Amino acid sequence: MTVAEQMAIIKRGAVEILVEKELEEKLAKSIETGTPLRIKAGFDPTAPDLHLGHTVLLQKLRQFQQLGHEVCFLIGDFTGMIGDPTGKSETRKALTREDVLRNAETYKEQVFKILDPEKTRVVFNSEWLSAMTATEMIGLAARYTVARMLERDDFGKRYANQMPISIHEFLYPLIQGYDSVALQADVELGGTDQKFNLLVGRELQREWGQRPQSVLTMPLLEGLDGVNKMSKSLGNYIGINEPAEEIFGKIMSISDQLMVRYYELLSDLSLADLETLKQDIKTGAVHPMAVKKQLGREIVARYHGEAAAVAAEESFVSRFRDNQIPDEMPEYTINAVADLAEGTVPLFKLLAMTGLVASNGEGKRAILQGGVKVNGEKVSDEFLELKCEGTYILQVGKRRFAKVVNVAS
RNA sequence: GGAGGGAUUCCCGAGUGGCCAAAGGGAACAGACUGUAAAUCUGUCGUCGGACGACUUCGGAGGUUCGAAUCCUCCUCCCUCCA
Repeated sequence: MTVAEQMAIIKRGAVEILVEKELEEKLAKSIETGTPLRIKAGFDPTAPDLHLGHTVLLQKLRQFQQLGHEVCFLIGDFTGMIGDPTGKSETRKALTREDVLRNAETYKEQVFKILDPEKTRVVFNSEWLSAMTATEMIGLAARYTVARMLERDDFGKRYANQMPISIHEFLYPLIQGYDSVALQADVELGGTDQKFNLLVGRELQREWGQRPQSVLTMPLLEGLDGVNKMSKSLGNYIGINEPAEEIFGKIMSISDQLMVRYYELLSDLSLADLETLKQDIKTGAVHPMAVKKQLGREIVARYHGEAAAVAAEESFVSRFRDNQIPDEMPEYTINAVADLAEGTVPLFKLLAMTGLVASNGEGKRAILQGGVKVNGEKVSDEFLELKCEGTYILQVGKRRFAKVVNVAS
């Protein structure tokens, strides 16, 4: 593949490539010598649950692999054990060696749903960082100045606003940059929030007499709310290990605007096809919902296979368009004698017992608001008593279901 | 080492002795409208078996008071400034 062809693939979805010309030169040389480029991307070992936000970067890495390059999947175990400078200054509990290794395993399991294991080198930065002496560490720190550190946007702002910045936060970009030196990376990928750190890598490599890595930044994927970046702590994420129906449902719940964004960052659809799709939505040639379903299928298929994707869509349609009760739901068994003194049980209590609502009071409120159905029938009496016999299908809102089986013994 | 500011219910944030289960906003949840869209509107949003009432909550532990998120003492943690 020619340099131009490779560049076209590489550039898709990327926010910035620094410096483009350098990357082209590297690609040319790679073709000429038959040596793959070494692509680096670092990951924090603290959060082993990958979500679609992570996959934006991973898919870009995969594209590099498909172009024949070598990916260095760096697990920042050393840095993870220290804590990272998110600015939130929430002290993270230190991870033990065992934690890190276990997380790394979970990582691999998920990452290789996207990356090609054959072309991936998994490395831990503790490998070279643990061996560093204090002298070397200070030597590293001496290569950078405070003024340059303050160029980083969040540092600068915090400093200006008299917010605290810990010293180790300054060390963080240096260490990350040093990783690039240790790996002799040709290219490093990261989210746009990583730009500064990635550039420090360039500086340090130059200091160590290496050719500075090219830097490619990818956009941060917005979460389900469409505002904040996708993150586990905000709860606005779609995990790649979630059940097919869950992923499909979550995708269907995003706004049309966000859907376009997800297409751009997550879909394998060619740019030309995507453009057509956008036009068709605009002119009304296709229904936005149909387009969204297509996206849902594509994503579900990626992690669960084609069959699961089709099934997820069918289940979704029957559940929400046709208002069918889902086939599978959590089941609870109530022992009439042990759990309930009387022959009946108040519905609100049953709701709380099954975990559909958090408390009895919330159960009553939900009933009062018309959000509760028993066996498909809407309930309006908040003090409704149910007999302890047979089976009940309970529903709160549109998506929470539970089946209660009474055991009268 | 010195001086000052702060810790409130999921988050932000009001509240300086009773009218405080605690304003307002956000998030969340339910309903209407829909395409489970989004936006909008309405309602709910500490717990307790029934709208009374009781209990728990305002960093922690004590205390003052008929009564404390509010006052006092000690403690913990965070921040800022000066050096």
